[in-house]
Amino acid sequence: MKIGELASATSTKVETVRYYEKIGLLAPPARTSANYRAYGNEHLARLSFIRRARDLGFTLEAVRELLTLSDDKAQSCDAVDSIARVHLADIERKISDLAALRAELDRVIGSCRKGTVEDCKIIETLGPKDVRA
Amino acid sequence: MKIGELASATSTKVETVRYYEKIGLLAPPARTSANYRAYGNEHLARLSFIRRARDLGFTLEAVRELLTLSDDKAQSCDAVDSIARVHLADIERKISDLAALRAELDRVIGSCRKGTVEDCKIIETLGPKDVRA
DNA sequence: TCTACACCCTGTAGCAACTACAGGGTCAAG
DNA sequence: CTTGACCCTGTAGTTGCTACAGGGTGTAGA
Repeated sequence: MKIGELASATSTKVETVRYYEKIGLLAPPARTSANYRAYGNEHLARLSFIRRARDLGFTLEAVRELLTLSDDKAQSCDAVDSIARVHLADIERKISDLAALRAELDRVIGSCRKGTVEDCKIIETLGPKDVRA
Repeated sequence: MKIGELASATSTKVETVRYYEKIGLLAPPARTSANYRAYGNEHLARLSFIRRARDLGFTLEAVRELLTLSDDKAQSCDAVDSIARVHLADIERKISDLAALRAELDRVIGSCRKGTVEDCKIIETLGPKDVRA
């Protein structure tokens, strides 16, 4: 399989595949006589794994750990579970941060009276509390 | 006011203040004889504005626009409102993306039976659908 | 056979928004 | 007079790609 085929089979860009190889996430494949990368099914499986983990929002560092763990079939699943839970907690924190942000932004936008910038409540909100320059 | 004072007054790092100056977001202040940056209240106000907008999740590009708009007091507030609304939509999209992610991750984690990696449902979920390498 | 075109290669630079040095200078206190 | 906290410039690192530039390869049609 050439890089373009692998890429489209995994909805990845060709550059990204090469990038994963460069950072050691995807093993360097064999080369053809023309120096083209020749991938096998093991690469396809590996890259699919990476893509799915990325789609779930895992960082590349977490993906790297998950890949290492997944290679040791006899090992306990605890470490995997732990990585996933940490990631979940992270996502939950982000969601609540964004929810707070939305509430605040809702409030700010709601206060807009469509006048001039002079008495724009949005700009006013952004301005400093005490200092008026 | 020296840069350290300005920074701590706005909960910003010194490097970030210099960075904002470098990218033209914060006007270069006067210098002391020792070549130290000497800030006035107008800088404090400006940086406070930037920080608040950033805290609300506006990109630096959006902040730049908001600053330009806020300087033209006679102008209609529409453009400001529009920037804020686009940003709100963006936040809402992010929230729903993350909520979907959380649901999926919840499902994956819930399936963990605490066995070995061999039959770990999390790893299995990440693996490819059809291809087994 | 020529040539156009899609694909492949390497290597480097760019994006956002900072952060972290390295290698210096300045200033007030003890 | 020295210690330590601050200041300066400039550059490189972070994450996860993406986008060239400047080449080589392979195949299909005229």
